[in-house]
Amino acid sequence: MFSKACEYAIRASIYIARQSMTDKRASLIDISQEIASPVSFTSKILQQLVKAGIIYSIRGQNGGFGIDAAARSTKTIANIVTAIDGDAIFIDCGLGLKECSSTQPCPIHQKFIGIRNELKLVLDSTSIEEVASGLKDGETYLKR
Amino acid sequence: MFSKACEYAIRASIYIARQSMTDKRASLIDISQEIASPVSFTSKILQQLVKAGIIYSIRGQNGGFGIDAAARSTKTIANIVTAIDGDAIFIDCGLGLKECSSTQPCPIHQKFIGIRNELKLVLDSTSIEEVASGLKDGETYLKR
DNA sequence: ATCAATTCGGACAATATTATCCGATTAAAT
DNA sequence: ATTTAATCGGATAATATTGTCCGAATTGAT
Ligand code: SF4
Ligand code: SF4
Repeated sequence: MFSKACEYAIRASIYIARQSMTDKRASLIDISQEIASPVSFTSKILQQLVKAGIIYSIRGQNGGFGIDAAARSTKTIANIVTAIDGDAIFIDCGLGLKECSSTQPCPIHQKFIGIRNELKLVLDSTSIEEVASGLKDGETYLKR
Repeated sequence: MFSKACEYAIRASIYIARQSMTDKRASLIDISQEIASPVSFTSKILQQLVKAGIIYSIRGQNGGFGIDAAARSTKTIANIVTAIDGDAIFIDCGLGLKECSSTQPCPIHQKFIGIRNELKLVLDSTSIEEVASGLKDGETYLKR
């Protein structure tokens, strides 16, 4: 459904949020350890998230990554997905047919659009904080 | 959502079905022309569909591909997806988190499982024939 | 029997995605 | 100032996906 990069981005964001909630900063090493992802690749992805304004980074000693309280509650899983994978999954026809023409749609168009919209709705309405605080003692859930 | 190969497979199956419904056989050249896909790549995909028992092929002059009436009505879009992409999309957690544990699920588990199940339901309950016959004069819908 | 039209199968090539490496930069601690 | 711990950014490599090529096999038509 999502790219590997996007999955790492989601997992990393959740871990970083959990750390930030207790004012701890997350280092790249910690993050890739906790979410079971390749270190250098994760680095690139975190940079993208920083550029997208979803997380922040601080360089130098005692640096690391964090998500401030505002971003935790306003940024959603959908924001992460869009930042990494773009919005194709929210827009493209799943069947790979020609772009949706609502004037003469294919037979399963209504069902399909329904699923796509529901997916968007769920990801749009799920803040990073919501997922992070719901995962009580479950860091292991962030691994594969 | 699906791989390119899978999208071609779906489009090709629909076109072949439409041809078979009027007892015409579809050649590789015709198919890739009609669904706007690379010829040789499409060839590989059609071979997979043949092996999966979704379409049949006949070699030699006046050969080509077809889908018999039984397969048209019993084989579903889900069958095509599974044949080409496997069933990861029906099974894996979309967030890329650890495999779903219903004992201690993540906060959005219920919503997510709902979407996944609905997707499976739709694709499972949509026969190739249903889509093919719904696309009346819309071959162009099979292109990109 | 030969030819032409077709699928099949294997090897190969191009591209995209995933992943690694390393020097540059930044900032705190000593 | 120097050292140390960290992110940043660019080049490179490995792998997966997508796409091409071509000869072999099959079948119908001449
Ligand atoms: S009409 Fe059918 S093929 Fe087109 S976007 Fe909608 S579901 Fe996809
Ligand atoms: S519990 Fe959450 S993370 Fe796990 S499979 Fe369900 S939706 Fe995905």
